[in-house]
Amino acid sequence: MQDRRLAVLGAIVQDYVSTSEPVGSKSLLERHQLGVSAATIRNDMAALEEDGLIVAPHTSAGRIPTDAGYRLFVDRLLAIKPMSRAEQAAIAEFLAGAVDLDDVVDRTVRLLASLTRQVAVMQYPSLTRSDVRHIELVPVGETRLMLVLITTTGRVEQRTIEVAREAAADEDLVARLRAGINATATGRRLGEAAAALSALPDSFAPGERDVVRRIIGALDEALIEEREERVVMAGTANLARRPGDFPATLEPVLDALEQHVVLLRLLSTAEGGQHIAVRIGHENPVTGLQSTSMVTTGYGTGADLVGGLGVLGPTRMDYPASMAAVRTVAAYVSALLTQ
Amino acid sequence: MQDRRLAVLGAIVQDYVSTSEPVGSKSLLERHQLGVSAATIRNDMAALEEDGLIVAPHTSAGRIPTDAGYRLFVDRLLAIKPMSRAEQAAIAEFLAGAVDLDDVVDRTVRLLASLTRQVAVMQYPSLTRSDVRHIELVPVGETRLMLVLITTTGRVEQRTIEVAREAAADEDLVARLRAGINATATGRRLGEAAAALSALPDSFAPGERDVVRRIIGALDEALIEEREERVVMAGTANLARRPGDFPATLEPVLDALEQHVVLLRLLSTAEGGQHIAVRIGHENPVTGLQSTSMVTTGYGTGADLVGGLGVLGPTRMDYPASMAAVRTVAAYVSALLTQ
DNA sequence: ATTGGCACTCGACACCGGTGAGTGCCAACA
DNA sequence: TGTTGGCACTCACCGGTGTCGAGTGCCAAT
Repeated sequence: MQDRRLAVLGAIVQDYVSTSEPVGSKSLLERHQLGVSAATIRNDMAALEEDGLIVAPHTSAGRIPTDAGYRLFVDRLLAIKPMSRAEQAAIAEFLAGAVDLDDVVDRTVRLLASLTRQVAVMQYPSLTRSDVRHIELVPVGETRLMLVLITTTGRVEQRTIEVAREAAADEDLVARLRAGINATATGRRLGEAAAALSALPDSFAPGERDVVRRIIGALDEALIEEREERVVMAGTANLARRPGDFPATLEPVLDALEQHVVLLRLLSTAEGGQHIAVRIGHENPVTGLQSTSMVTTGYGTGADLVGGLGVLGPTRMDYPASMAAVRTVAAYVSALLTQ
Repeated sequence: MQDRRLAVLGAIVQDYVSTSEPVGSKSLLERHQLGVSAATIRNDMAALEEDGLIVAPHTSAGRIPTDAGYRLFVDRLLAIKPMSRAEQAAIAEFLAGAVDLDDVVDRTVRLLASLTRQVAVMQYPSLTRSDVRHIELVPVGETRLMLVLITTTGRVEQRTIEVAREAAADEDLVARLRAGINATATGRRLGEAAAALSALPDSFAPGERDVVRRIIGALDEALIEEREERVVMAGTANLARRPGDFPATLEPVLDALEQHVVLLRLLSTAEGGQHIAVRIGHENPVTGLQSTSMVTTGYGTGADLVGGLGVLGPTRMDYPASMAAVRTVAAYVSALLTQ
């Protein structure tokens, strides 16, 4: 009995996702083999409405799922359909063509957007959770040093530092500094590297310490500053594809998507290995996104998660398909970055 | 006489831009001092319609400008209103806070979007039109060299190259290569640098030439490849602000905006120093953007143009204001990059 | 607990007539 | 020849009305 009610909810979600029309007892009967009559279904629907899982947009219309209805659907009766061999092969092939990290990220979001026909977002590998591969120090111009930071995930960050004329020209000092920094930082997690480097100035001659401190300071910024977290997006046109998807205007949605900080917060809470997080409608803390759902997960190198990726669409989305796509793509991206 | 017709066209454009409603002879009379009667205006409007400058969306409605009408308006009777001191100061201050090139670009588009309440786009300083400031060569891992290219506009591009184990470990070779490359390339336009570098392998020992050639090849790619042109955008939410602005759906517009290659082509034709290019509706070669207008111009360092920037909005946009904002912002960005 | 039946609700759609903004045309005038 | 007032006409918009039908809730029977 309770089982059948769940089945009815599932059928409603399915039909509503595919037709975008409120679904009534009769059409439900036609499209599914539920083995009972329309009246019974009506009773079940009344009960589901009582429980706040579905609502009728107006008196003489069918029902549509509420956020809570989708939530129950996702939690209790959703089986992520694995993607076909052919799809997996296509994904792998497309991603394998990437030439550098920028390209990986770019291809990933475009791929995810076209697979799900929704908005795809991906966080760049987080600096704070990457390891230092190499740090380079290059004099540019007469009074500037350029700091180039390369992580094991392939990210490259650079920063220019104003220094005294003598310091930039002092090749020996720069070389010693470069060697010192790399000896200390290479192979470490960026946060640790920043901490370890704070002791470095002491190993230099008193007259040099000032310059060294400034450079370490700039490096600290690059190593730990939140500002450098980046997010990339594709498929915003998909938001406008079905006009009825969003109440009146999609301005608030586009607005929220432009606030990269907000997106990052949403992505960074999408942690936990294989786990795929689903945030449905009002479960979303961001005002402009409360008519949307997000399906996100983490990706990383080996066992370490270094960032999040996912898709965003109307609450009426195909959750099983979205979750499958997100999971599969995340797995391939992780594999690619691990190499 | 012909003068008055132009004045009538101007008044129609102005009213339509501010009210978004077709404008009729009577309301025109109320809002402007044209010094003639409604009947006269009607005659003029009939003539303007004859000339294809305005159309009536339906029989008993006012007229709205056609693309050709806007074009005439922009060409013949538009005076770009200079921005106020206060606005200029605000622009300068906001841009001056940028810490690096990424930040400059980011701030510029956000500023332009909020000034004009439209979509702002900006091309990164074009690699092919920048000068080489420095090229660095860094061994990373055991079989890879990382190439870092720094331009006078502040762009930093990097690329990793797989090389033979011996080459990556041969510090002396790498150092000579670095010196050779910089001696040849520094200070030159990137295109010239690529050409000049092609002779470099000859100055190395025969056994080394192979590695050198590979590295020069990768550098060539970085120096001249179109792929590396980038474009940044902000304010897409502004497209959805006034629902009537776009026919039915703005999907094609968002779609076109995601095709960065397309945008780049549009921006790169926006050349000619102080000149501000306006592309109105169907003048636009891109299908999805034929219900929009673009106002673009170039920016650069000193006399050299290195990229384009501009805004995009509905054909019914405030051209004088947009052009003023684009011109002013471009000037400040150029000044900033020239330092 | 399930089912068939039935009365009821109410949005969607079509139709209708009044209203008014706006037009085109014309005859008169400077 | 260009300008003006007048006038008849058009037609989108708006509110009201009526019909249709999908969908519901309830009830009595099984």
